[in-house]
Amino acid sequence: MPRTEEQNQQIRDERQEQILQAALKVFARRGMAAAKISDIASEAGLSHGLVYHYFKSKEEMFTTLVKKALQGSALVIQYARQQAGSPLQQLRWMTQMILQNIAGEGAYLFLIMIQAFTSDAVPEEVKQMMDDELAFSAIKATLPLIEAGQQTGEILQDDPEKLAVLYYSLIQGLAISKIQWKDCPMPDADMVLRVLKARPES
Amino acid sequence: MPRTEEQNQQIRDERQEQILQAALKVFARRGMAAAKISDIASEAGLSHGLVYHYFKSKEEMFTTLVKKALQGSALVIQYARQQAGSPLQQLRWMTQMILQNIAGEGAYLFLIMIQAFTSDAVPEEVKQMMDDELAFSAIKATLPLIEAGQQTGEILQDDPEKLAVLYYSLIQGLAISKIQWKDCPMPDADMVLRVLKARPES
DNA sequence: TTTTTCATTGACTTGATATTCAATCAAAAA
DNA sequence: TTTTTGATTGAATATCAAGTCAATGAAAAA
Repeated sequence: MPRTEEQNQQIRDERQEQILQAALKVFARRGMAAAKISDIASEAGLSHGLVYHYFKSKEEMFTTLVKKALQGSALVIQYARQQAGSPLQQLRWMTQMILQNIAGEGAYLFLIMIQAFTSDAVPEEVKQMMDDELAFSAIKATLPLIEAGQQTGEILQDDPEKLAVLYYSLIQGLAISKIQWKDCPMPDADMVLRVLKARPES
Repeated sequence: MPRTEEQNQQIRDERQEQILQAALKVFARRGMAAAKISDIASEAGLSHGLVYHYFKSKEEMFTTLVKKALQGSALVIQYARQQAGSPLQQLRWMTQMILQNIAGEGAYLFLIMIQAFTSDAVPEEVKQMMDDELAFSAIKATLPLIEAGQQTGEILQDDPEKLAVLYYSLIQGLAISKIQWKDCPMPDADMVLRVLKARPES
């Protein structure tokens, strides 16, 4: 008779991913509010009706992307803390991962996160997530790393929270710069870490 | 008979400013596309009809704000270059001005600029401005300052453009952080300038 | 008090887009 | 080839907000 359940599942997985990728680009470029379902559909190369076969609403799509971004950032920090080496070396590894990410398609996810953080025009569920502990989990999760680095003297003696804000501000800012100016000269990890290091070489 | 032309002019000036201030807040919080005229009107405490008495459209309002922001940033750089002292001292002065601005209402203007730079859902005229030389005028205008600082050895020997990107990324990032987290610990100017300095005094 | 001139209001029109759903299509097994 | 199932489509609907405009209000001079 028709396709097996297995085949259908595969089609569905592919379509869902295809739609999410398209939504990511469109949301990043136009913002959640200005993004039209028809934009997303045509970016994905299918009809707008099909989008609703896979997602309940525009809000659900956006929320899904925010969750993915949050998971991703949590993962990077987790891996960083599993790396061998001093706290500063772990931070360097993490920074390299992030910069590499920003250089590619990853910058879109940063824009989504920035929208989630700064815009009121975002689904209620996203606002909730941003208010909850999740919101600053990246900063919070990085604090132990910074504090450990201060112990070893590799990192500047200053309020760790302030340092974390400085660090993530720079990262976010770089993601934005990368998007506004495709060929902007990007710094390397050690350049970024100058805001944290006790005694930058050079 | 009725009011003098002078009186009317004053009323008009006040209203226009009042509406622009309201629009600034609403645009910053919700984004140009999601901002409703009725939001702006009620934020300003007047009817939506009146908004159209003063501005042709939502787009015109947004464009006006972007122009203001561009003028403002050009001014700060100009003033900085007129300050007494070494290039680094001029940069410090400029950074202090900017940080002070971000701490107050100024952060809203940064969000507007970020939207102007990164979003497609923006009036055509704004896109034009961003493409034209204006776009990176802040970076371009800062290059001479950085190069002069490299001459004196105060500033890191590296691609000046890369350094400028680093610096403005950090500034933009801080503006965002300030908005997402009202009480986030903010660094001082010297902390920010660590990304540029040849030898940070730790 | 009356008159004139604008600022101001809000009901109304218009256009756009999110969302729904009945109809169609396509693959595979019989 | 026929049948079945679920993916896929796009016309139709509902909603919502931008922008218009005729009517109102308020101040000041006569």
